Order: sequence, then C-alpha cells, then structure tokens
Amino acid sequence: MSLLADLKDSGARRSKSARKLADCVVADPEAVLSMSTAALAARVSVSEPTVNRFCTGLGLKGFPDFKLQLAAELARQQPRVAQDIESGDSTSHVMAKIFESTRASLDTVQAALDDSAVEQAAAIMDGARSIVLFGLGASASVALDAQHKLLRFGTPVIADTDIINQRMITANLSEQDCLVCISYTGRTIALQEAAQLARASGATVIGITAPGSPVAQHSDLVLAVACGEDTETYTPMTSRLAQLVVIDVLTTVLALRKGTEFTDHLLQIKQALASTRHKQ
Amino acid sequence: MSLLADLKDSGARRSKSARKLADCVVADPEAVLSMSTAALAARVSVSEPTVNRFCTGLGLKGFPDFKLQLAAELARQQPRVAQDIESGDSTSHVMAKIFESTRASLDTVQAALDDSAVEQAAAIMDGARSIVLFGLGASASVALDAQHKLLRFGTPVIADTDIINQRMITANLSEQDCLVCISYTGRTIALQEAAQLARASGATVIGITAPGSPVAQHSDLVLAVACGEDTETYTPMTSRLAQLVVIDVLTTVLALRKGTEFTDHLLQIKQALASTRHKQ
DNA sequence: CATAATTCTGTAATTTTATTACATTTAGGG
DNA sequence: CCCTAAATGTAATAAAATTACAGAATTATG
Repeated sequence: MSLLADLKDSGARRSKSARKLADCVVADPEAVLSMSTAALAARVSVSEPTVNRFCTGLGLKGFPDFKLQLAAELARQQPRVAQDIESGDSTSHVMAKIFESTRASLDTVQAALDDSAVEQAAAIMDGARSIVLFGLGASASVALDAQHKLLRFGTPVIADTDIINQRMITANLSEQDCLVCISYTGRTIALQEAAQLARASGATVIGITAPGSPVAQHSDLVLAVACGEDTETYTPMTSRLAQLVVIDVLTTVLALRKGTEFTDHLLQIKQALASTRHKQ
Repeated sequence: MSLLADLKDSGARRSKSARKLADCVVADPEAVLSMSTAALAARVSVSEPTVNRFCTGLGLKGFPDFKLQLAAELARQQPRVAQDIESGDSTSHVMAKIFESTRASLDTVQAALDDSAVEQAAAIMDGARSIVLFGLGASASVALDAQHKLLRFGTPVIADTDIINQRMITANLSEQDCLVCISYTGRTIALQEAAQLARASGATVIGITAPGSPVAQHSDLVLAVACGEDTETYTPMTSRLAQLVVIDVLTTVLALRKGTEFTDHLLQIKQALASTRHKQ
C-alpha cells in the first residue's frame, strides 16, 4: 500500500504524536527528505525516539528506510512533463519526448476524470436500447474505436463520422437511446447541433469533451477530457489518446456491470473472427 | 541529469575506486539502497571515506543523499505493471488500474521500438508520391487516425478499411507509393494479401505489426509493436494505443524532416477548419 | 470514580553510521 | 627518475539513529 496515502488516511488509529508526524510529512514530504530524526522531532515537538517508533510502526526498518520509501514514492507520483520537440532533436530524442509527453497527458486525464461521472455514463449505456457515437476529425477515429469495443456487448452500436448521416441518425433517436459525442475542443458546430437535436428528441447525451464547452452544455453528462491545447507545432496530438483511455475505462466499467452475460458474447465473437486469421 | 546513466557512462573520467563503485551500483542498485558506507566499501574493497568522496564528487551531499537520489530514480524507471481487473473492483479502482496498465504498455512499446526503423520509415514516407494506410478491426481506427495526421503534410493520403476497396487501391500502386499495413496480431489474412500484392506491384510496404508475423514477412520495413496478447477478459485493449503512439512518433519525425515547407500547410489547414468551430 | 493495565512518550545511554583531518600511496608529466 | 598532484587509506570525530528504561498519559474495568 502506498505510504503517503496511508499517512493521509485520517481514519487510521494513531497516537497523538504519530498524528502530528503524519500531518507534517503529508504537508511537505519533500522537506522531510532532507531532515534528520532530530530535525523532524524538533519540527513537531516530539522526541527523537518517537520519530523512530513512528517509522517502525509503519512496518519499516527505521527513519532512513522511511526516507528512502518516501523518496521513491514522490518520484513515482511526480507528474511527467510534456516536452516540446525542437527541430534539432535526434530521432531517439524525439521518441523519448513523445513517450514522455504521452505519459504526461495520461496523468492529466487521470486527474481530471471523475469516478461518479464514469459510473453514471456506464449506467446510462447499460440501460440504453442503442448507443450512437459521433466524432469528427481526430475524434472520428475515436468514435470508431469505441464502436469496435462496444460491439462486444450485444447492444446495437452505430458510429458515424459523416455529418449528413449523423443528422439522419439523430432524427431517429428516442428516449431509450444514448448518444455519445466525442470532441476534444467541444466547439465543433456540427456536433453541438447533433447533441442539441438528440436531446430534443429525448435521447440521453453523453459528452466526452472539454467541460464548459458548447458540446458539454448540450450534454446530459460530461466526461471531462481536459488537457491543454496542442499549441506547439511538433507536439504529438495527445487529445485522442486521452479520449481513448476514457473509452477504455467506460467499456471496462460497462463490462463489469454486464457481468457474465457478456462473457458468452465474447466467445461468439472470437469464433466469428477465427477464420479471418492465420492459424499461427 | 540521470544518476544511473551517469554512472553507466564509461567515457566519464573516473579514478580506479570510483569506477569500482560505479560498476557496483550499476550492477545492483537495489542492493546498494540497504547498505551503509561501510558495507558498500567492504563490497568493493575500498575505504569508507572513498565511498563518501564518490558521492560528494557526484555533486551530492553525501552517502545518504546518494541513496535517496538512487531510490527516486529507481522508482521512476521501474516499469509499470499491467494489473488485471477483477469483477469486485470499484470504479475508481478500475480507473486506476486501466491508467496504470496503459502506462505499462507504453513502457513495453517504447522498449521495443527501434530508432533506425522509425527513421527509415519516415524517409520512405517522405519520398513517397502517395501514402496508403490499411487496417481492419481495432486497427481500422488507427489507420484513420494516421490519415488524419498525415493529411497535414500535403502528400496524398488514403486510408481505407474496406477489403474490397483495399484490393482496388492496391492494384493501382506503383514503385513510388508507400503502403502502411497496421495490424496488431499481423495474422489478418486480408491484410497480408494486400501487403503481398502491393509489393508485387513495386510499392514499398511498411508494417506496423508484430515482428515475425505473416504481415511482417510481407513488409519491406517493420515497426515492431509487440505487447502481450490481451488475454484477460477485462484487460483494456492496449494494442491500439501502442499503435497510435507509433503513429505519433512517425508523423513527428516526418514533420521534422519536412521542416519549414510544412509549417505553411499547417496555417492553411487551420484557416480551413476555423469556420467549423464556435469562436469561443 | 478510582485504580489497574496498557500504551505512549521522553531522557539518557549506546551503537551505528557518516564525515573530517591528516598521512601515505599512486599515477602522470617533465 | 624525480616532482607534483591527485587519489586512497587510517584514525579520529562528529552526527545520526536506535535501544533501554523510567515516567506520564490514556484506556479499560471493577
């Protein structure tokens, strides 16, 4: 279990000094790394052995070990930084930066994504008669990907990336249907109109988009995917990765809701695909 | 600068004992974390002060500080582990696991992706008269995404996910064209045939696929995307994320090759898109 | 409400660990 | 081959962490 999370846990049974120590560490973990037992003891007005007992009480070998664990944990949770790519960079350099920036955007999305919104979205999709997915531009491929994943659940799924088709599909929606609008900026006019129309016809609209955007405003439920704009010329487009992970989360939570009924579907699908593949 | 990379650097000017110490740390960094100066000194047969001087020589405060830095670095580079999702998991738990697994698959892809292959692929695409992208199933959305990104370069790009269309397109390829085949397993028969036909007509085939697979065997150049099969029921499909990052890398390297000529294109594209969006 | 039992905390002593000071050796340059 | 400078080791010192024990606080129980 994670050290800092453990210390933050206010429910844990802890003595008065242990509490003081935990609070101090949580308040400024970095600072603790450069302290000795004596320094930390003085900081929270306890004796040195108390600091040591605090560490051993946590299941560690002692104060130095505690600092080591803390350093490791801080390093681990330290958010990655998106790195701008410059024209002089070597290929391996570029690769490293792209991977790092991708990780950074994962961090951002993870921080912004709300559990309960995901849960609600899964509930809506679980109850829906059919699921429709719209996306344009970079989000078009995300919509198709989502369709591919949702096909495994048995519920009818339509993904379309043609605004004329989208209009036609929207016109046929009813209260039992669910429309998922995918847009990074949330400012695509065609998509916002689709959301508006769908809602007018009673369908539930889920937006995978920037919170507060026009598309978000016309959605019943928003899954916030907010990373910074892709301003730099050479920045990889992290937006669709973010959206895809959200799709992953959504479909997995949905799969768990569906439970066993869905495992059978999977088997059928695997058999249907078998003949399209080389044996080995 | 990174500590371990620094120590690995055999070019660095270093005294005999410093070299011994560096080697020992590089050989088993974890072990060093639980050693005292005395223990480490004994291990490499040097005196305790030498160990200390080694640390200060690295610009650190002393041996404890060295251990702290080392612990932090090990934590940072320790590969993430894909975590299986179980039916009892809470939504927030599921989310955390998916993000962690996604990071893990990024690690895998990064380790497997070869610089020089990327460079060659970029060179081929840079010189191509037109670029054609094929993918089926989960890789279909990846092909479309790649198309979306490559459209920024001015070179004609076709992405198709229909096997009949793919046949027709393949028939028209010539020596100056480049076909990119995207397949996670590399065992999709239709795609392997497309690669075969394209090569017969003289086009250069780049495979973004599993090394050694049928599709790879019919490719002129392979960008290896090998992560383990998605066996577990609830495992998110990390394959397409891996492929997408490879696309990111490829297009970015391509952008750098194209240099300034391509910045103008970007401006034109931005203007073309402006009217499809809400102002704010 | 008192008192016993237990847990927590601090003082002081001890041990371990890291660092400094200085002497010696070793390696490189003329 | 000698001189210089850097590198290493020995011994001493300082710092830090841990242990042992005793007193205080808290909790449970009659």
